[in-house]
Amino acid sequence: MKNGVGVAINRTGATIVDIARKLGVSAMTVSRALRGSQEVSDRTRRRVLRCAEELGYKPNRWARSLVTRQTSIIGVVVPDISHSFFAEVTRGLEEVVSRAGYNVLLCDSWLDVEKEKAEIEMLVSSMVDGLVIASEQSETSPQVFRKLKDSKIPFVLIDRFFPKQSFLAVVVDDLEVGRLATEHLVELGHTRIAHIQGPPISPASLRHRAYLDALRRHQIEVNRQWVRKGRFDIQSGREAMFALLGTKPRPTAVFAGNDPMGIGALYACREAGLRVPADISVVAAGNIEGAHHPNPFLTTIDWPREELGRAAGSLLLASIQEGSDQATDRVKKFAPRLLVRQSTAPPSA
Amino acid sequence: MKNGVGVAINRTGATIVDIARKLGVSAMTVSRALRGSQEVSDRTRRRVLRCAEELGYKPNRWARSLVTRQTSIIGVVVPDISHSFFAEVTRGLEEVVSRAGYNVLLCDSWLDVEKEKAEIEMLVSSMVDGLVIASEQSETSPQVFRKLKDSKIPFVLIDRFFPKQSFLAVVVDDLEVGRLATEHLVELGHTRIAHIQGPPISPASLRHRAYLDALRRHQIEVNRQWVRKGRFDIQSGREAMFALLGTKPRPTAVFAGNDPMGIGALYACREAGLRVPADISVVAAGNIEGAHHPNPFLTTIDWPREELGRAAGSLLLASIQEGSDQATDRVKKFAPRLLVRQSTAPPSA
DNA sequence: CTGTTAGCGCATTCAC
DNA sequence: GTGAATGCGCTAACAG
Repeated sequence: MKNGVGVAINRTGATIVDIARKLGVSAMTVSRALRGSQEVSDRTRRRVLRCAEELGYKPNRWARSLVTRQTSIIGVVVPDISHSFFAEVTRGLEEVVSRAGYNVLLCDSWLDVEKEKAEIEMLVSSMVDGLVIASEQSETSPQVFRKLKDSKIPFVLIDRFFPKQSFLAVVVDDLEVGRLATEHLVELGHTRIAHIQGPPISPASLRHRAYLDALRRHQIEVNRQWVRKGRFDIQSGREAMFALLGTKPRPTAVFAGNDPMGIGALYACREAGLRVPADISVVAAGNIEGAHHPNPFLTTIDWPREELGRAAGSLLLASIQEGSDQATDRVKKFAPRLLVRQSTAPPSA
Repeated sequence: MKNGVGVAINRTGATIVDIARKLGVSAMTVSRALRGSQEVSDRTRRRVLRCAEELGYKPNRWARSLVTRQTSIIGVVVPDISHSFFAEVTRGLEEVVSRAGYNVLLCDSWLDVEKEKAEIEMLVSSMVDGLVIASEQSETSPQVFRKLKDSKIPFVLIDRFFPKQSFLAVVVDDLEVGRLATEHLVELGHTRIAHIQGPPISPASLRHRAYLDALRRHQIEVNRQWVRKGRFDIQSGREAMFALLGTKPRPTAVFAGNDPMGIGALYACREAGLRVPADISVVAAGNIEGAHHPNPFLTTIDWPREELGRAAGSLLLASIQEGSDQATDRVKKFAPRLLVRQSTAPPSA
């Protein structure tokens, strides 16, 4: 009963109409003033702002979205937010887009391509202004993204490269990752070098390809038995390592496609009674934060993560501002670096 | 020109009106059919569903929100999504709420209480259906949440306890955390036990209190010099440890309030030329995934994280369904457990 | 500089 | 079972 000007009760909050009535102006004027339009006199604007303050007015962003067709929301889809890589990327992304007035609607696909598709659809029909996706779709299945591109909603792929497609993307130079890891082992003097390969997404494939290239470049035997497939998790790394330990001759060094698989490999070695790096060397990739990091501390390849997220945010914002057509197709690639720790050494024999 | 029934061009997508016109029924009937209302004949419903499919109709959730006053969005505020604890909690949370048809709007406060306040306000004015918050507000400053409670928007606090308040919350039993850590050192035979305390949020305070309680219970000297304050990060843990190493006599064991500070403490020991655990023992809390985990591998206290997130989600959903008034004030508390690894041992002397 | 008209897409309320 | 009228809160387009 404080304000006797007829502000309706039982309302969620004050609206521009409430302010307009109280001030005896039109709703349109209030709307303009609130958005800082130049078409309003300073005096009116001040009155409006003051009244809004008093009434505790908060704009209803969804009502606004309904007419402007913009939501100020960025949809983000990751396979696993609890994986430190995606968590850090998301943080960098959130930093950049929130600074620009956008919010992040986060979806975790749990590595499930179908769930991922559903989430992308949901985000599109939620009219997000842009999308950032780390996809689990096989690199040979760019259909989802071709369709998405048709929808004209700007989107940026993270850590994924689709051959022959021109999507906006922010990636790590995975050929360099594979090269660094493999050549590190070569330089230590290894010649029996195995590889635990990841699932059919570009980081795994490119690292594998670089592994093969590096061996060939150094005229080292490529033994098919020494390439095993994993799923980028600890368990599959462990299994792959056991398989590798069963080959004859046995490799003296292993390049695991990512850190979890590298950790799994270390576990397998320990269980098999082998010392790392005395008996066998292991290098991985990702420099993930791993509580399960066993001893020895894993030699790995590192690359920036928050920085990668920020780059994705910037690229997306640029694409949104340019308008959906302009958006020059671009891929931003980050360089990895080798982190030599304790799981690699020259071959013993 | 495929459909000659006058579907407007230049539209974002088909609307219920489009479907209605095409079928010669009212928009209302379409709306009902789409939502599976029982008040529509089977035949009509089928026709509507089929037509919606053909037109690629997607409901506009914001238009719906405008009238239902529900958004199907859960706002989440964390101090640092790249911290594995919050990342894992968020994952568990997302799992539960997404299954119930909600989406997560994620905000990272970067440990900044002002940014946090702004984000909460933003989420409230975005009419989220509920909030989950891991706050950096000092435990003596529950004002933000008292206000939030007045707003009748259901919210759940994570990993934070505000004395004398009755907010919904999901927490770790931090007194038990402190007890486990301290008694582990006591049982190893230590009597000169130091503590590196965290910032003024409940996990830090409760662990500190439990540390004091445990010492008193075992009639061990409480030396004020042996309690130092940190900020829950590596750097402050390192500094605090240096300070502790400068005291005389020097403690033989340290309980670091969380893992980053514990890791910082290990760094300090190494830099000071001390061996852990031979010269000094370190126990921490959190079992974080830490790439920077130095050797020796940190003995710490562990607790469930995704599970904690799921509990927060369930609690929030229940609160949303009960209606804002009913919401019984409840706190769900999880038990921690000790993980003995390599950074603790009996005192050498 | 300000106001009027119209409508974004949907659901509530009440008729029939 | 179905429909018409009405409004959620806001802004675009145009008129003054």
